[in-house]
Amino acid sequence: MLTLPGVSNLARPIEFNREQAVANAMKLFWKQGYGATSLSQLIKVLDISKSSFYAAFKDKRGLFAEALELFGDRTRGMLVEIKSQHTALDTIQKFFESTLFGLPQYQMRCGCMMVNTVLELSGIEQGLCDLSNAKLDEIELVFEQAFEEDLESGELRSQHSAKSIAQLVMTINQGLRVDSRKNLSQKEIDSIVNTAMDMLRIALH
Amino acid sequence: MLTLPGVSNLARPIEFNREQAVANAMKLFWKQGYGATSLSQLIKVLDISKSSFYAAFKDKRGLFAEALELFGDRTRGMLVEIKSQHTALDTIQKFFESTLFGLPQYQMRCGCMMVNTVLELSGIEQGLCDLSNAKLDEIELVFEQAFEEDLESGELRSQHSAKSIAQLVMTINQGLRVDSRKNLSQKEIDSIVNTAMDMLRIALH
DNA sequence: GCCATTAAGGACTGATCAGTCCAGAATGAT
DNA sequence: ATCATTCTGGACTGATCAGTCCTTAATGGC
Repeated sequence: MLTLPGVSNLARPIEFNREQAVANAMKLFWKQGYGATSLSQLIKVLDISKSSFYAAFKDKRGLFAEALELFGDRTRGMLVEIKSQHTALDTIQKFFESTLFGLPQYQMRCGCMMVNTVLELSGIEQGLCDLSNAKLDEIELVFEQAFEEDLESGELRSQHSAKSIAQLVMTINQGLRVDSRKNLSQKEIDSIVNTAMDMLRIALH
Repeated sequence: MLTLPGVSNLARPIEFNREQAVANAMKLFWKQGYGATSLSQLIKVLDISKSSFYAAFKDKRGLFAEALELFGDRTRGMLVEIKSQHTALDTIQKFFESTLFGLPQYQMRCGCMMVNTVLELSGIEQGLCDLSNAKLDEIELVFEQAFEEDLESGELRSQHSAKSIAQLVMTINQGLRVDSRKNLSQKEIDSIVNTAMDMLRIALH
């Protein structure tokens, strides 16, 4: 009978919590990026040994990919949850507010891990970039569905397609992630969000 | 009599073209970022020796700072030139188009060096980030002046201040720089620019 | 107690990094 | 021809990097 890793009934059990480890790695990668995060920092934060690290995640790139997936899934989950309770435009606003202001202080100015990754690694590590792009597309799709519904119900009107509007919202979203890493005060960022939402509301009736 | 560097009248003259060297470094840093660009790549592109490099620029950080200034100044120059011939909204559109599409192929998907720098180095190399922020503020100020003029002349109307509108435009601008490093086709990016300009035109009468 | 499995820790490799330093060649005004 | 200056190229340092490997200890069902 084959013994799968971690499933054997005759061995020292795996001690560290894989999910927690990936979540901790995510926070570090999110703040510092791929290149600026060293293995020694990682094994310190994950609180496992170098050997266990390579056994569990193959290599640094593998862990980054998992962390990126987790970040994308969490972000998308948050967005879907908000969308289930609000109109398209309110969903956007709530999403902006909760991702920009509703975070613990220490990860308030980290932007978006996927956006950060695209900028850091495009042309350098295409695989991780493609993964980021795919995750960003998942987010965009939720926006598109929200607008699709509100355009059909007549809640919103526009000469542009739901997809076009969603693409613009994603662009504004990405711009806000840059803002969040700039020297702006929270008040200024909030003001930009408000201006953007005003424009969208006017432009979409 | 003091002999200033490069001014001495009794020595082998400085051979390499400093301006050209900084311009070449700028292109490399623009594409690859700070961390991913090594000294050996730099001296290859600048076509000078390691010794001359350190004599001329002090260190990698010094050259990056100069390259960043050059990028910011060129970008601002381009924007000011456009603004002298167009209304605020047309200035925005022309600026987007020329910076996104009016470049040689090899630097078409590099985004904006200042935006890239803010995302890569915030929290890691604050000095270079502050420089990027300052340069971005210079761009934003030109936008603000353009809107200020058009709001005063009645060409545009809005309940928002010129500064607020300029901040939003900067946010959209930053978002577009991210788009330009994503897997989007030129056509898609063009479509986003058009949607954004439509929204702005509607929202500003 | 036995033993398969997984853990930890550290030594180690080979590469690359930024930056220093020096010796020797080129330059050109005097 | 002299000589201050600037050039080049390469040797060198010391650090850090990701990743491999090996020994030893811990675990727990049998």
